[in-house]
Amino acid sequence: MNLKDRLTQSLRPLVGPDVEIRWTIPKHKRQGDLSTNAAMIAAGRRGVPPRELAQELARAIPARELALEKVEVAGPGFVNVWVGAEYYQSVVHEILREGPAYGASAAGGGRSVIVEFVSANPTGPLNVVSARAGAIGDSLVRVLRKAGYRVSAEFYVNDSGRQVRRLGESVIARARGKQPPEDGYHGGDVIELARRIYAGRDPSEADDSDEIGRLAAEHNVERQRAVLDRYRVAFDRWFRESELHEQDAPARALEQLRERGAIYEKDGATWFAGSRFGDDEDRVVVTSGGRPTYLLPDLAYHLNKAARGNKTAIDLLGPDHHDYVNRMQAALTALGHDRFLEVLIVQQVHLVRGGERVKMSKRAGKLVTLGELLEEVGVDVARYFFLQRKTSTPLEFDLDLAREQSDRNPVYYVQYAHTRIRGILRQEGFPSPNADSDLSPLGQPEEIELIKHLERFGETIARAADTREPQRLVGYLEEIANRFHKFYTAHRVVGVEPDVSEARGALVLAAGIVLKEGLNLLGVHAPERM
RNA sequence: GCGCCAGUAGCUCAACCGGACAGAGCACCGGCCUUCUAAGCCGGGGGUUCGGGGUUCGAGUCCCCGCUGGCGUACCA
Repeated sequence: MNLKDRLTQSLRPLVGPDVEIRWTIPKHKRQGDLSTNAAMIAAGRRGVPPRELAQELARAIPARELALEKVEVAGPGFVNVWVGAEYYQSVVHEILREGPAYGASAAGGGRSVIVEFVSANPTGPLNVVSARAGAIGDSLVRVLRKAGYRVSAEFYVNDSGRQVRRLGESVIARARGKQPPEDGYHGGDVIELARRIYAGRDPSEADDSDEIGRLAAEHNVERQRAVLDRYRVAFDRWFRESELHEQDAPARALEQLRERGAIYEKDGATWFAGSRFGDDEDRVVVTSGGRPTYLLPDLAYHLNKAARGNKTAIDLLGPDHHDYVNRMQAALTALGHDRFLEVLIVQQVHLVRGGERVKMSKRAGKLVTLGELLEEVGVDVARYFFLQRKTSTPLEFDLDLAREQSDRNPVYYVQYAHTRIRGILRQEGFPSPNADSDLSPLGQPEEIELIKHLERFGETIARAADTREPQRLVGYLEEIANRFHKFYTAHRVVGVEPDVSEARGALVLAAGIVLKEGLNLLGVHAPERM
């Protein structure tokens, strides 16, 4: 049992079973190493003065047994605890014993989660919003896995429908040296697509735009897959919409809605009564022209996810799909799958160069692609920048800053800490630290501060998983790097007394494990040298 | 009009599911390299957390009303 649990255990009888006892690290050192507000919460319910109860709690903590230095009541009724160095030494041992597995937990309880992200249309290259979604989605998957969820990552390929035919029409036009139709795709990539598809083929034959569209879409999927691979974003499955149509799944989804009485006819169209299940208004699911709208295949897809045994589906959607959320939730609710779907809206990305926003136009095909972005700033910088901000807030991506290899660029701050760690461990002539090293020489403030934050790795991951906010790891790692740099500046590892040297070496090793594993959760490399 | 997201230092953002004096980075000023990489460290100035109410022992955080900005509001995907 860890320290927090043992502290909690000692207070439980005094505050009762229904008060949550949380231990936080206070902002100020004079408030101790750990602090709880349990007395204030419990006092309110029991009608006793908070400080009085806090005094009782403080007395109930077996300070000597837990090797605590001090227990104190402060402020309106906080109980503050000062932890002895031996405890922090044991944390370093634990990290060294567990290695890269350190920080893993069972917080997710093995719950099956399917995370769908990027899911860009196969009509062209990936843009910067897809880039952001890719970084966030992939890191979220890694974080969820580390926190004990069973996770599968999925890319939904919209390989059916009118956009594919439009792509086909555009390719055919380009092959014949003409401009694509007004509502077609005007990007330069279509010209190259045409060249490849029509290699050894006569462009003047009357081609089927559906067939050419499918071919072109497959090419695009392969390119998307290749660039995502370079971006270190991996999917367990690329799920094709056409698969659903082959199984008649959209029609069956419609039948299920009909059986629930959620379908009616009006004005020659077929409607889903979403307003009865939480949507703002009812929606057309089959047009008066007899065409199903996208809601049906998408609903079928989500039913498919549920049928595969997933308990939760997390969708990362672009800002243009805002409106879609309510109707999908309503449709799932109608079929008994409320609380199945969680939607994260990945907000817009604005590229900034020379202090001004880079203008992008989808119609003219003038978009900065993921491939170009990686070319310009590299994978580590791109992923790190996208993971700095909350998913739900718009992001300014400063290309000049991203290209800059200087201290202004925050990526290097964290990577540099890891580099310094490897630098120390490369040195010869000092005792090689290991999981059995005697750590009793550790006790300097910079050492303790570092360990204190290393210990928070697991709870940070668990919380990032629970809130679906992988960017929490970024702030955490910057904090670790900061503590390490301070330690590095204040103390030498090599060339001091052997016992101190070995103990500090063990701490450095432990910090390296956490930094590398943390960066790995972000999909960012931890370099040996810079 | 309605919905979603946001409004915190000059700029970009934090603040651990309400906690003790709101913190970092950048920018600006000043220090620290004979020794494990100075892409680092130390110090300095900087704030009515958009405004107004409410709940609470306690609110940047929760609720209500405004204001400002972004996005979305199709028998398109």
